[in-house]
Amino acid sequence: MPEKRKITLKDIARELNISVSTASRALKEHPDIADETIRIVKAYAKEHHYVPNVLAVNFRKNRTYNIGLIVPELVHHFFSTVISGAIDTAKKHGYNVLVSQSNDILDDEITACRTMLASSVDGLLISISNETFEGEHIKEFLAEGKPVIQFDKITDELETPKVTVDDFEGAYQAVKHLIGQGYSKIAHIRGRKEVKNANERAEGYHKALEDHGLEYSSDWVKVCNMINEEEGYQFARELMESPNPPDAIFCITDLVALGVLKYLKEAGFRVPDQVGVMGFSNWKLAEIVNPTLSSIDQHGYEMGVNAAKMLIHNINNPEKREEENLMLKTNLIIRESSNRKKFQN
Amino acid sequence: MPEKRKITLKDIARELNISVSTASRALKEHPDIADETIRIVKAYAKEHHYVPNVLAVNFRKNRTYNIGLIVPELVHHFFSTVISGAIDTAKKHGYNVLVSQSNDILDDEITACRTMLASSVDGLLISISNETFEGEHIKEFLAEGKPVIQFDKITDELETPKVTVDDFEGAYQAVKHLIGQGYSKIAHIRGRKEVKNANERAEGYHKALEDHGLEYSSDWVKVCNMINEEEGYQFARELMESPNPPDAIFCITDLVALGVLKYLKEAGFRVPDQVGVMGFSNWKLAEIVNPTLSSIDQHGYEMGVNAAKMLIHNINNPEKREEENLMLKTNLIIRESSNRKKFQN
DNA sequence: CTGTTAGCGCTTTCAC
DNA sequence: GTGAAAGCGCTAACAG
Repeated sequence: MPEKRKITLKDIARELNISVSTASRALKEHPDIADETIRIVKAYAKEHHYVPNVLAVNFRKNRTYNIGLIVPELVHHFFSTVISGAIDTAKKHGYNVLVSQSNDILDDEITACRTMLASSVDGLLISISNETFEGEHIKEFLAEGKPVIQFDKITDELETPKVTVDDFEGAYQAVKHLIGQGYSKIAHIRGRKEVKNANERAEGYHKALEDHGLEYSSDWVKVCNMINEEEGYQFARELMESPNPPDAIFCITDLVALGVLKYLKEAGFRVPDQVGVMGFSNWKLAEIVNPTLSSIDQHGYEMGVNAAKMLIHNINNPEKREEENLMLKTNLIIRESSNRKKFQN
Repeated sequence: MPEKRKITLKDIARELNISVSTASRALKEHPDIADETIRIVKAYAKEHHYVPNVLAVNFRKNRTYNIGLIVPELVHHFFSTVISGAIDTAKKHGYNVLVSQSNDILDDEITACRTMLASSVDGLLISISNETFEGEHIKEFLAEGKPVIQFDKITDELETPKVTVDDFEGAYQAVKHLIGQGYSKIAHIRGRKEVKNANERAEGYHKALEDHGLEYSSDWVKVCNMINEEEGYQFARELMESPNPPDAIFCITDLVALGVLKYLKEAGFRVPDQVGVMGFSNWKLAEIVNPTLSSIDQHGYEMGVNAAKMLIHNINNPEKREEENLMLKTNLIIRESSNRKKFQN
């Protein structure tokens, strides 16, 4: 393995009997420099595999071309989709992405932010943890003039552009669809009240019931804490064993719906005939379960793409930064679990 | 938002009437420096929120405390598990992780490597694409003295430590289990012949048949190209419609097994009574499908942890680098799809 | 114990 | 067109 010492501008300058500054400018095709000089320098650089020392350039320019990306969980279909979109986009613009996860723990998120700030990313993409409200650690970025974009799980406490999915509308469409399928006693297993998405979805649910003049009962709304399969199972049992059981359950997320389906199957309820089930997020699992699960697609990849685009725009244009929020449309995916009337939508 | 200009060592030195080097050393509690000086400097630094300029430090030390991580696919349960382990470990050691994906396309992998090399990561963790054989782009890291660790999908063309799972043994155990369940005509839907893992698994399959004196037929071995659900479906059909159909199918991965299950269900075969099915990788979906899928757990998180540990060790100890490979044990997970005798193992 | 000095590799005025 | 020189912020060898 030939330990090739890297050559520097100085080496080029010395060998070619020019100054370092001329060499530097020649490589950038600076208009001042004679074409001939440019040619010669470039040729020499190429021949000797000159590669600028990025560390030096970054230092000089006070830029790293790295952006930070923090999500609650990495092993998560939706978030990995977002990350994928963000990385692909960043790459296209010459940026690398530093990825970290908070595990939905505030302290971990703070640590992750600090490390990223310390390692001098040029900007930050973040989907906050369930425990984040003030977000002082995120304000540190803004204080240093580094742009931040929030996505998916956001807080209005922070004045940054946000990329979200239209949770309200998604939930509304989901419930409207259930109503269209003839369900009339629709329950909702929702997320924590401190979490914005959860509230939006709950409101969409409400509005849909209201607009269609359907019965609403607070007994039919269950609040998840962990948002996992077990909770779905438990709440489904509570709902179905109650004196006034619902005939459809709209879940905050597919994982919860999975638990619901499991309970319904065990308890002998027929899905979708007796009980309709809707998830949210359209994970891979929705296609795999039996019966397949109707859900709302959140276009994670596009979310990643758009968030990264906005961030990079704001990094590159400190003067006219994009301040607008972006709300992506959702997509209703009808599968077996809610398709009682058996026709394709 | 107070635009706080960052203070530098120079500022501290000037204000405290000491030299920059003294300030620098005091902050590091250099033994040469008087306790009193250290106290004063630290106090001042703290009061004025001194933060060292990482870009300058990196430049000086020629280190970034960033490591690169390249996988074929990000939206992939196994790989995201590995990434999660690697990131958590890196964080613990003060490193950040730059993540990128190759989409199993050689050119993308080369680009990803180049960008990472250019952005001066201190080392690289990589699981190569299906199209990578020589890996010249990876050798560029080694040529610059930057350590590389390969994991999961590896090639022996590159002289780097490797962290893998014992594919041979995993496959052997899987097939042995099938045999123990009374299956005797066991087919294998395998991966490409150029891919090492695929070969290891195929050999484990062979060896298990051989050791138990079971019939082997090349008709029972199908070679996947895309390794997806559709191929599983198609090959299952081919196998079951052939003159001498198998009574069990061992699949290169859970996704393929999913297609197999789907075909078997449609064609009316009872699983596991008539036909046993084994996957590999133990994705989330294995617990979700119906019947649940027996599989081999590859301990992705541990793989990430170990690979990151090795890399960081090798970055920090250029003199005595770890050269050994690490092969993690797999775990047989028995679920419904192969559990014909209905007892727990 | 502390200061002086040199320098990492590059960019960018400012001269000529 | 080109060069000289300064400096980004920090570290470390050397000197005292």
